[in-house]
Parts: sequence; structure tokens; C-alpha cells
Amino acid sequence: MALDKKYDFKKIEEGKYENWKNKGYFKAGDISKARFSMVIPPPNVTGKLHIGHSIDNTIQDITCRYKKAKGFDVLYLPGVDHAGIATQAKVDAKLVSEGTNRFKIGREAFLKECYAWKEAYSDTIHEQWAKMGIMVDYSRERFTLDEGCIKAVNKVFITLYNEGLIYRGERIVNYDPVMKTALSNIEIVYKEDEGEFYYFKYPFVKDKNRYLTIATTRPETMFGDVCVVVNPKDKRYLGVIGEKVINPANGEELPIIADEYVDIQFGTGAMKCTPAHDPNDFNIGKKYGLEHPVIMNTDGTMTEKCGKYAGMDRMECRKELLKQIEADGNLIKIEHIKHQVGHSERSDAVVEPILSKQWFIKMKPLADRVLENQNTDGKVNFFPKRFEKVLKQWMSNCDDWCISRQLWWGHRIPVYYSKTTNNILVTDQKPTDMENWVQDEDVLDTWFSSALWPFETLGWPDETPDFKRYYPLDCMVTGYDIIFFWVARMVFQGLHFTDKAPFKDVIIHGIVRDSQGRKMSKSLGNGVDPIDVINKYGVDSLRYFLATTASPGQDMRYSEEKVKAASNYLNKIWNSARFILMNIPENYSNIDAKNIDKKRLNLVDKYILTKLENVIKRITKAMDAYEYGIASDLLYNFVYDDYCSFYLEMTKVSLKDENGYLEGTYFTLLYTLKAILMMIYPFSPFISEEIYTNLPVHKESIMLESYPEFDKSLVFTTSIKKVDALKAAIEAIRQYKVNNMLAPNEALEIYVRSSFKFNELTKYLARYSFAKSLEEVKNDVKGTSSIILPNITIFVKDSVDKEEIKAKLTKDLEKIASEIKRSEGMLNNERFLAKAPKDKIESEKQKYELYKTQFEEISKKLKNI
RNA sequence: GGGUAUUUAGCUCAGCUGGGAGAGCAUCUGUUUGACGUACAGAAGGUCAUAGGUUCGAUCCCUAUAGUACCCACCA
Repeated sequence: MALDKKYDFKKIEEGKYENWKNKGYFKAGDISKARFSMVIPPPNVTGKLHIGHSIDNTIQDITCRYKKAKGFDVLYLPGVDHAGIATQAKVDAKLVSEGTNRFKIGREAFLKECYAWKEAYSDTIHEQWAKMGIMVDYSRERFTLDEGCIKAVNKVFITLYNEGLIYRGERIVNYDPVMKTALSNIEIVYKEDEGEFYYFKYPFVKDKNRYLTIATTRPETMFGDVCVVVNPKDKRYLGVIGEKVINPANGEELPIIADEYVDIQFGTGAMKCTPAHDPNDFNIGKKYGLEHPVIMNTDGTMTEKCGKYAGMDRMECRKELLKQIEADGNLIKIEHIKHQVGHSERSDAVVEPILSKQWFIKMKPLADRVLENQNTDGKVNFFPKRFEKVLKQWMSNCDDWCISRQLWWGHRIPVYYSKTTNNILVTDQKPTDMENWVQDEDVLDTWFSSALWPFETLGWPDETPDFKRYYPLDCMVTGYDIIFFWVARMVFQGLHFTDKAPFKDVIIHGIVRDSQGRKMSKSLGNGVDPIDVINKYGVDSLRYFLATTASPGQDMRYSEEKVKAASNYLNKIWNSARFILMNIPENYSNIDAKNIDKKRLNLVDKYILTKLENVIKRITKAMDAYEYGIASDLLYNFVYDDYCSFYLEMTKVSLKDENGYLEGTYFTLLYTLKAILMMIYPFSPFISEEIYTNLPVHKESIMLESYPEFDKSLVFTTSIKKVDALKAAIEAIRQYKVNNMLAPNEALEIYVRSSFKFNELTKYLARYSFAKSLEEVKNDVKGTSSIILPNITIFVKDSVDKEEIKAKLTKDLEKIASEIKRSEGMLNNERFLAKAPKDKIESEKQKYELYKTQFEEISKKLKNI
């Protein structure tokens, strides 16, 4: 029954997770209870989980464990994401390192490699989930490329296509020339890069001595120019509209046209127009029915439209072309500038806007539905609330979603093109005459399947029992960085296909930064591996740190000191438990408030129980609002101040009691400890389980135990007042000793005068003030210093230097005088008396009276010295 | 250009619907008090960014200003 002397987290963590898992505690399905459902945001199968996953999973697991303890049938469904582009990049790299590549081995063999990769990393992920201690239901684990998900994806694609919400079109898309695939707009990260702004002469056809100056950052696109555009209001160019200039790159003639789009202030006010390689130019081209010659291949090399530069890489071409233009005398100047350049989120390659044929989802109607839904009761509740704005903002202004990717790893687009006609088939059934058809080569954006995650994992499109019971989800937890990528898309797909928002609440958390506040990144090498932290401090401490350090939605810095502080806290709980188990009889088994005779409780027992019930109420409220920082703070203060520093110390006296209160103290110790365990348990389940299973009465596991409920029968308001007076008296005497340079254990003669019967509390005060003698009195005691406190006055026999006492008293007097002044200011303010709430006025009056008495007493003392 | 957040003790951050500013770490002074030195008892340290406004009363609400961070859009 006794706990080890040392809190050894390694020993404690061992075997518990496997035990919980094997016993089936993680499994959902008890339909006698109300349900609470959540799915894990599926991690990519690209590698190890990082600390960002740890914070995500910790918040989820705290929520689930709390809800389970509150009596819910909790579903926490796990799964992994195939992560199309990210995984393909990794497998590509692996093949290259082995001296081959995906084109050499072919699509089928490549996919085999991908699946093997997925298996290996799923194992790693499982190990890490186990380390983190999360209670996911493995019997329901899913994978975005499993059979059910493929079914769901096809169903969604085909339906949206038939509804006209998916279309194929030739558009300017952002192309990643390294991964050789189109990307959606939100997969582009803009970074400030150093660049050059080149100014060229575009000579007039009529008069080659005159020219227009045109600036560009991408000279290689000049091969795709179809005209020059100026603003019709730009006085400089009024006369030249309609004339033609010569493209210095290839000698072609370009008409000068006028359009409001051009910014007169920017550059030279004259802009070259390349419809196939710039989205804005594309719009102008469309408006005026211009050609849109494609001059760059998707791998970043130049097409045959570029003459001798054909086949050359875009950057190489830029260099060579510059040489040529300079030799021709058409280069005016090169300006070094800093500008925003789009990079591929995954490969970091500079993306090229290229005209190409891709599949898109028409966003407007789907997005509008989300916006409408947010005005109804079925809306998604964001925690914190402000993140709803991020969703709304994006939903009211988003481009069509490019969903096709020129990759192999992913959901193949269920579209077949006729070899002989223009017919296409959109179906999940392979045509029987396949020889006449060819399937679309592309796969879908990885987020296409992720968007269906809340319902595809529950069996949708089939009306499975799980789908019926657990959908829509009660809660979703994720970082603010993927509100666009994921949350928004789940919401619109959920609304469109299930008529309901896919979850009721969404908890948004920030990211974990390094100790200097920088984002963790591979290139900086400043990442913190959660496994290292767990090995050093234990997972309970890591979880506690992650859940409590930042307020909701706010970023946090990793701080080893704080993890250490968490571990000290857990150590404190450990030792308090050890103390209790050492002091109550092994066969003592009453832990139920119904079975305790309240008369057996002494004043301090009643005091801590009252404080406990109060804190249970407040913590529950915070937990229900997903305010884990506030909840943990409340518990922390309760544990250190009320429970350890005060109550446990007092029990060192009460445990020696012989007059009938012992049983009450045993009960209180056990009951309070269990409640504390239950409240720390969602945060730090391993240590809680260890202590819990060592209690004289317990279930098989803390996972089967219930969360404490507020119990009115354990609230004793009058005891609080008395014990507060005791507490204040102990503190005052300690302070008195410090101020008078006495040893803490200096034995003094002490007299007490109180407004209530103090006798029951004398023994506590005597012990903790190290009193030589302690006597209750009715009147002032001569030759003593008096300390006036609410409901109690202490007289301490003087035994120290008069001058020091004088100085001390003078200082006290000043402080009290300022308090009196403040209080008088308020109480003399008629408007305060008229408008402030009554109880506020009353308490201020009481304080005022106390200050006055203290002031008088101290003044008297000073005179007597 | 549009938006979101943030500015509180030396450092990192809390502070729930306005009513005497808190924690961790660091600092200083004590302590072999029988759970814990991973501790205990105390101390010091803050015009709550600035300026206005609302209010009996503002760290909290409103407006403006400044600094910082991030998101979206974007300049050819």
C-alpha cells in the first residue's frame, strides 16, 4: 500500500498504457451513456511526430479523459493521412538515394514503395501515441487511403461533378517545378527574396529610335508577351495607344493597349502582358481576346516558342536572355529590389504561374453555405471565439480550389477519357471496355480526403451505426495554422454532404516555439523532440506543461524550466499522497461522503472540504469551457496553499487527536486526495493512476473512476471564518518573528482574544507558533505587542529591542494610514455609496473599521514604548 | 492595402462577466519542524506601453497613438 519514497516517473509510466489498452478502456461503444466524440487530426505518414503533435494530442486527450470521467461514452478515433505531396517527396528522395527514381520503376512499383513507407511510419506514430498516453480507440483506426475513404472520396467527387461544382478548366495555376505538380493557392508561401527589376527598351515599330521603358522581374516570360498595357489616364502614354513596339526578346511586334488595371505609379507605368504566365495578365488577355502562348514547361524548362532557349531551365534562360538584350543595347538598368516571391510549401521551390488544365472545386456556393450556417444554431463554436472570423474571412473571399495534382501517391481522379471521342466518364466503376478509355493520370489534393475525415472515418457514405451515433462530432482540436487548409474544408464538405456542420466545438491552439520565440524548423535545427523531454522529465510533466503554459489560441515558448516546474508539482502531489498513505490505517475504507458522520469532522477538516468543494465547482466550470490553463491554475493553488502547506500540516496535530475526530480526518485526507487525483488525472494520467491504485479503496483503474461532483453537504461556511483566523494568526506570528529577528522556533508567550470560541484551535496555533505558553484572554495583556486581525487579536510577550519594535510599528502605521485614506475616500464619496453594490460597500466599511482599530492600537503601543 | 493578436515583476507568462495586481524561474534572508531540500518559512521587485474618454470606481470597456508578432491580398 505504501508508495515508493521517490517519485520515479519512468517506473510509474511503465506498462500502464498497454494495460489500459488491453483492458479495452479506450474503446467507445457504451450506448447506455451520452456520447462524446472526437477524431484525431490524422498525422502525415512522413516521419516522426513533433512537439506540435504533442500539444494537439495532449489537449485532445485531456478533453477525452475528462469527458469519460464525467460519464460520457467517449470516442477518440485515431488515423493517419497519406499526405500526398509530402510523402511522395520523401519516397522520391529515398529512391534517388538508392540510385533510381520513380519513372524508372513505374507507377505500380512506386506505389508499393509508398505503402511500405506508410507502414513503417504508422508504427512510429503508434509508438509515439503510446508514449503520449492518448486514449485512442485502436479498433476504429483509419487511413485516408483505405477502402472506405476511397469510397467516400469517389462519392464526393462524382456528386460534386454531377452538381456542376467540380469542373475541369484551363487556368493559371501555381506550379511547383520541383515536385512537378499544380498546387492550390494556399499551398504557396510568400517570402521576401532579393531580386532584380530589369528595365528594357521596347523600341517603336514606326521609329526605332524611340522606345518605351518597361520593367520586369521575370525576363524569361517575355517570350510569352502579347502586348504592352498602359493606363488610359496616364498622360505620358496618351499618344502611343494603338501603336506597336518591338519585343526585345524575340523581335515580335506588340500592340500598346490601354486598361485601368495598370497602376500609373508603379514602375514605368507601362506593363508587358503575358497571359499564360501571370494571373492578372491572364484576365487582361481574356478581356481582350488575346493569345496566350505557353513558353514554359511544367518542369521549369522553356518551350520551343523560345527559339534557341528552348529546353533551357528558366533561370538559365533568364541569364542568357539578359546577355542577349544587353548586347542589343536594349538593357537600360538593373535595380536590386526585395520582393515577395511565392514558394512551394513542401519543396520550397519558386513556383511558376502556368496556364494549364486542372480540376477545380467551385467554391462560391459551398462557402456561402458555411457563412449562412454560422448564423444558425448549428454553427461551429470556436474556442477562442475570435477564430471564427478567420473562417468567415476566408470563406467570403476564396478562389476556386485546384484539386488535381500531378502526383502518383493519392486518390486517383475517377474520370475516364475516351480515346476516340471527346466523351468523358466520371465514375467509380472502371469502364468494361477499358481498352477504349484512359483514366485521368492525376490524383487529388491530399486535403480533399482530409476534408471528409469527420464522417468518412465513421463509415460515411453508409449509414453505419457509428455514423449515426457519433456524427456530428462533439469536438475538434487543431492549430490555427490549418484553419484554411482543413477546418474550413471539413465544414463546407460536412454541410454539403451531411447537412450538418461536422463538429459542434472546435478548440484552436497556438504553436510551440523555441525558447527564444522562433518558429521551430529543420533549417534552424531548433526543434524540440517530445521523446527527449519525456525521457528526461516524464510524459506527465510534458503534458502538464503543454496544456497549461499558454492561454487558448496563443503561441507558447518551449521552456525546460517550466517542464521541470511541472515535474516538481507532480512530485509534490506524490509526496502528499505518500504522507497520507503512511498515516491512515490500511484497512480504512470510507471514501464516500454519504457514509461520513459530519460530527466526526473537526474544524480544519471542514475547512479543507469546503475549500475543496469550492475549487471543484470552479475547476469543472473551466474544464467545461476547455479552459485548461485556468483549471490547472486553480488546482495548483489549492494543492500548494490550502492542501499541502496548510491542511496537511494541521493534520500533524489532528492525527494525534484522541477525542473522536480521527475518523473524520482519515476520511478527509482520503477524500481530498482522491479528488485531487481525479482533477490532475486528465493532465497527467500516469502518476494519477499509480497513486490511485494504491489507495485503500479503488477500482481497477482510474480510467473507470468518476470526476468529483460538487457536494453541498461538505460545505461548512462558519468553519472557514474560524480557520481563516487561525491561519492568519499563524502567519502573523511568523512574520512577527521575522520582523523582530527571532528564530522561527523561538518560544514565546502568546495570548489570544477572539470573537468566537477558540479552544478547539489552540493546539494548532500552539504548535505552529512554537508557543512557550498559549492562553485565551478577554482583555488586553500588558507588556505585549498586539496584532489585530479579523475576528482575532494576538498578544505576544515582548522580548526584543525597543528601537526595532518602534521602527517596525512606525512602518506599519504608515501603511495602515494610507489604507485608511483610501477607504475614507471611497466611503465619503456619495456617488460610491449611491451606486456601488451593497455588499461591496459593506465589506469596505468592515475593512475601514478594522484599519481604524489597528491604527489606534499601534499608536497606543508606540506611545507606551 | 485588409485583418487578428500582443505590450503586466529581472525573464517567460496568467489575470474568468470592471471593485485593493498573480505564478514559475531568477535574486536575497532564514530552516537537519518525523510527506517532499524536486522542500518549508519569509523578503524584495510592477505609474499593468502612451494619451484621451465612459464610470462612483479602469490592468480590464471605448477612441487615438506607438512598438512587436502573425494571417490574407499584392506591385508587373
